[in-house]
Amino acid sequence: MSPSVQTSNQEGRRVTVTDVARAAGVSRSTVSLVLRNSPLVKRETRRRVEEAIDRLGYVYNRNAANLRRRTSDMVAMVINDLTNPFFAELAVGLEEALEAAVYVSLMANTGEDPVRQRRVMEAMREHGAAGFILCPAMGTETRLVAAMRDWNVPVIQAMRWLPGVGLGSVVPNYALGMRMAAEHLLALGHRRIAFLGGIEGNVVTTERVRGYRDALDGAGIAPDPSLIVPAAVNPGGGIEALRAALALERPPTAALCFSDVVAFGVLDASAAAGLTVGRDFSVIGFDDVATARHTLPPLTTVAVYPQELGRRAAAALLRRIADPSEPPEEEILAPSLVVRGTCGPVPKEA
Amino acid sequence: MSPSVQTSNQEGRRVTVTDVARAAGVSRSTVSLVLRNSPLVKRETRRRVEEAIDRLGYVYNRNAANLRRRTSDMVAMVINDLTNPFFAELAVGLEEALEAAVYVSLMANTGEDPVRQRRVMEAMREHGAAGFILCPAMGTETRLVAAMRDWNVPVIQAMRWLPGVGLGSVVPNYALGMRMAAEHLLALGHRRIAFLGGIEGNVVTTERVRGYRDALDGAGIAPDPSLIVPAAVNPGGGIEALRAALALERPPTAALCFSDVVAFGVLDASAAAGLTVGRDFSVIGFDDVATARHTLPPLTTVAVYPQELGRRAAAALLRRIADPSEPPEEEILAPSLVVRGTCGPVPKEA
DNA sequence: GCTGCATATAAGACCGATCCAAATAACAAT
DNA sequence: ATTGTTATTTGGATCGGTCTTATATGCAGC
Repeated sequence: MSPSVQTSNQEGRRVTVTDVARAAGVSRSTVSLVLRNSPLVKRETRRRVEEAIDRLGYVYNRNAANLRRRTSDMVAMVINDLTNPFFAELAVGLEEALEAAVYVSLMANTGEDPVRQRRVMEAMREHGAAGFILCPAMGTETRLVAAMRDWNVPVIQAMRWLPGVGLGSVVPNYALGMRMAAEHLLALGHRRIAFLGGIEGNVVTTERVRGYRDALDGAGIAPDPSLIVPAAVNPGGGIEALRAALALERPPTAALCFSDVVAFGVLDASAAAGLTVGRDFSVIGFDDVATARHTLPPLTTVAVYPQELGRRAAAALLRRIADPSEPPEEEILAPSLVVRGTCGPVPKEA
Repeated sequence: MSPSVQTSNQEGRRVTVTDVARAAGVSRSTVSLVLRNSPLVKRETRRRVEEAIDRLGYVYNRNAANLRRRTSDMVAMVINDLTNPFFAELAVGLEEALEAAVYVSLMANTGEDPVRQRRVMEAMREHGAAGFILCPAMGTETRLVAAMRDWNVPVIQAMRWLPGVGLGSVVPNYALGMRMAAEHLLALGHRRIAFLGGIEGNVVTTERVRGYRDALDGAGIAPDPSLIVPAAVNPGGGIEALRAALALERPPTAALCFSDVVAFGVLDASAAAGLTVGRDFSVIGFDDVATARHTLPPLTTVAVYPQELGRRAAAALLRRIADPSEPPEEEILAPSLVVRGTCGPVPKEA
């Protein structure tokens, strides 16, 4: 870029195609053709126009172009909680795929607030977003879905979803993941397995608990409701939940945690209770966040690859944008169990 | 929202002010006035227009309005690495403040890639972003700054900055933070203090090392270059760095870590080396990420409040947008030392 | 009834691009 | 030179709003 670029014409206004046209001695139409790399323009003319563009420091106005073309190259990402590394990774995957497809991302963090969620979605709609990636806030009313359908714009739900819906979605198979984790513990001989953390009523919790129940069921073990201890999804919740579980008449020998962050609390609380994790007590997390491999001992957990999921969700949205008539897809990605050091066989005398 | 909203007129096109005007029996101008809540329109007329808006399911087109008004309500956030919770929190603070000010956020994650950074910034510029929040990728050429100045659009650098620059910035006082941490160790009697992790040449590393050196200087301790061990900014880097430091002829009794994630590795490696952290060896992190309070023992660290910093950066940008003639500000926020359990007095025989 | 002055609404250009149809240039063939 | 064809270029309407400048209406005062 030369040091003498202008960026605004003599009247102090933005440089436009008209200015470029005048400078290059051609019409606006020709400049427009050059901008879009049309093969129609003669080589010499293109050169002159490009020279003028450089000299004047012209900047293409995508909004104006989108207005005229009735198109949009903006996608809306509505994320419940970027503070959670898990969703941050999702966002990274999304943005990466969108950027690669030459879309620009409008991003909003709702902080699990449905009111704010509604507000930002409306703003993004008014900006003409070509589609939405939605990670719905807890407590989102199902009315929103109906509204979205009226909006007549492609939506893909990622990671989470609103119950009973026809919008597209790309989500992990939470139930399967938890079942795999539970089966791992069952194979090690555990029979009293607790489920710690998660918020009752929440879809994701429901799914994970379902996987846990299915596994016990498959092993012919009668479910014990007292072993399911809902708690806040953070280390504090894990600490509380483990205390509650250990206080039971017949305490568990292993715990499936709603998520890794809950597991972190469970690890701390286990140590505090004098239990050596991996020997006296077994723990499995969920998510496989970056720090999971650095706990002591390293956390056995279920990986769901949020970044990859983000890329897939973006791809699904782009497909819907390209062809809105296709029915929405529901993509369910298989998780995998990552065995590290927090599980062991049932202790002899327990 | 009624179940019979249209969102597109009879020709299948977007509903516009013209459609609303026709339906309400008024002119486009009047509809426009209603949309902007002008006191000029008569109560009864406003009612009729609003009724038509509802009935037709009209959606305001902010891009068209911005085009005509030569304004923009979009702000560009260019973040180096959202995968890092520290920067994710920054993004959350930024977005929150921008949303509150009725701006919409264009977001891009550069993944520390200057080429991608350049590309997304150009795209955002073409979209007419009113301003930029930049968290520059490592290896950003200083030429970018010169270019940004030519772009003639407000920029605030957050958390990181390019050396020797006149763009605005809102950053933590890294040097002060590290000095406070070092002085804490000095007060506990430590004399051989290592600085672990960080990448040489990087501004942030330079600043943190400077704070460390200043503290030693103030205590009259001659610097020992072998105690400064650069390493990757992740737990693995911490593990390596601590091993290297402990292998020295006269090993340190305490370590300042470039960041919390480095400290996590250092904690693991300490335990592996048979050292009880807080008694045999002292460790201090930097950043105060959410998990810092859940290590064993809980990590003493320096808090820089990224979310609050994000809000301040957004505020600074909005001020510049409101009045671009004001010279750019350089805001430097004071960090604070959070004392938890990883530091103790110098062990007797060391 | 007429003037004066608000109050309320409307007409038409305009923001910065693209689209379409039509005009012109270039060049070969007659 | 004339015509036909193809290769380039252009004028002017248009996207969906807002702006500026009129115009219509209402009502007080004379």
